[in-house]
Amino acid sequence: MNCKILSSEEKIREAAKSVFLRKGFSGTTARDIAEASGTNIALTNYYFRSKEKLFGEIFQDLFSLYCENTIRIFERPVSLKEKLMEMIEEDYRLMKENPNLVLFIMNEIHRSPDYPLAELSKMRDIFRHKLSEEVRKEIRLGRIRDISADHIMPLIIGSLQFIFMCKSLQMSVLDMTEASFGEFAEKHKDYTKEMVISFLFSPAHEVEATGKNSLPG
Amino acid sequence: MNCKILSSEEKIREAAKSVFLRKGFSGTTARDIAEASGTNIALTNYYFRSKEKLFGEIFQDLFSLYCENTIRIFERPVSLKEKLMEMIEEDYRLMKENPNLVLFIMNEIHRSPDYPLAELSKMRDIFRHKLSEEVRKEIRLGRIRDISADHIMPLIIGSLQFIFMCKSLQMSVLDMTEASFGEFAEKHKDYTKEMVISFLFSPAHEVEATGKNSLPG
DNA sequence: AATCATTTTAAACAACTGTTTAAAATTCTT
DNA sequence: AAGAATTTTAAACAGTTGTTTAAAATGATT
Repeated sequence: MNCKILSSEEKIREAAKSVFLRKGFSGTTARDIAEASGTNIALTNYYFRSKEKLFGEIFQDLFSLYCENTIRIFERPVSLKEKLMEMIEEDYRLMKENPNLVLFIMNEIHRSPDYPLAELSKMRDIFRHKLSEEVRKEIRLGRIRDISADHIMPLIIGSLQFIFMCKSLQMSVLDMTEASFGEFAEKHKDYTKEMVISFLFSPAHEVEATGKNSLPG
Repeated sequence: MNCKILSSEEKIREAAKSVFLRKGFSGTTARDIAEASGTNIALTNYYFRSKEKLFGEIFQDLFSLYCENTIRIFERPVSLKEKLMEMIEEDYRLMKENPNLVLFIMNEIHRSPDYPLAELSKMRDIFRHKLSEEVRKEIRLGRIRDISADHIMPLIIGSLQFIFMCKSLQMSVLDMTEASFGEFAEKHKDYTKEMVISFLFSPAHEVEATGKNSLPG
């Protein structure tokens, strides 16, 4: 596929990325990486000093990949609705290519929550300010139901990312092959879009907007 | 809280459950369990023969716990709508009490997908037959939008279970405390219920039901 | 109280972990 | 082609891993 001549450093990095994604940090041994890269154990530490350092680089990259869509899309000057729909499409494409990216990331952040990640501040800014402001404006204009901005992203990407995190169980319970899971995921993406539209943008909310918020608490 | 006199076997099992839930199988050492239980390493193997056997028992229990709600609720003779709403409520309660149950289970099933689990066949039956039949009936009666049964559960529980799987990241990005995450989760549960109702049960689908299915593919 | 089985412990075990060493092979520079 | 710098390797390192051993402590039975 790609250029076939890779430096040892690149071979190790790619192999490590693949193994870490599959088995996580604590499930992966230095020898796993050496074997997968076709090199030996010492070379890993020659280039990356330690397993932890190598993991750190890769985790950074993969977290960037995870945030990429969000950051790019929310910088574009299009309507909120377009942004959300594009988020779903792009998120779907990302997970199709990296089926266990989300499970891996959530796991590792759970394992060490204080890991310093470059994109965190940018993500914070998007969620706490940009998106929040945009949502308030749309609500004011009556184009969207009354909803706290914090809940929008989980509602939108949650249901889609969820089926990839549950992929193994899902496939087992519904007797799926890789192919049929692929079809399932694409359909689910479309359902998710429909659901989000019907919930957030359906004119039904305008009725409620005149009365009280229908949420308890 | 509970009765304070536990046998060593119970102390070890409870400690192991707690540590496994937090750090997963490969992140947990026999010495972690010994320390957490206030006993020593040899006693773990005296009662459970091996780390893997101990983990097996606990994983079975926790997977049962995860399936419990679904199995119980889908045996009740109430309407589909009531079942789905109760699913969300019960699922929320379960995750409130075991915040990293889902992440743990998905992880371990991902690590060894062929693990023999007692509830799998029951879950298969529910999803592939009972729920499927019920959904078809509701669609025929025009009480629910036209949707494949396989997608209903992920749509319903996905968005809620998702925020617990992403808890660490969520808390970090939105600068949450445990308390504010709790509030957030409860609100999200309510949003999820609203969204599901508006998507599945809103009378809007009756318009579409006369025409073609709006889903591409 | 003596004998038994059961439970607990400290210490050791071999296998595996991440890492380092020092020598060999290779590439680059002159 | 000779020498220097870089890359690769095999072997070993100390520390940790899951597991076992064998002796001690405890409890039950007679």
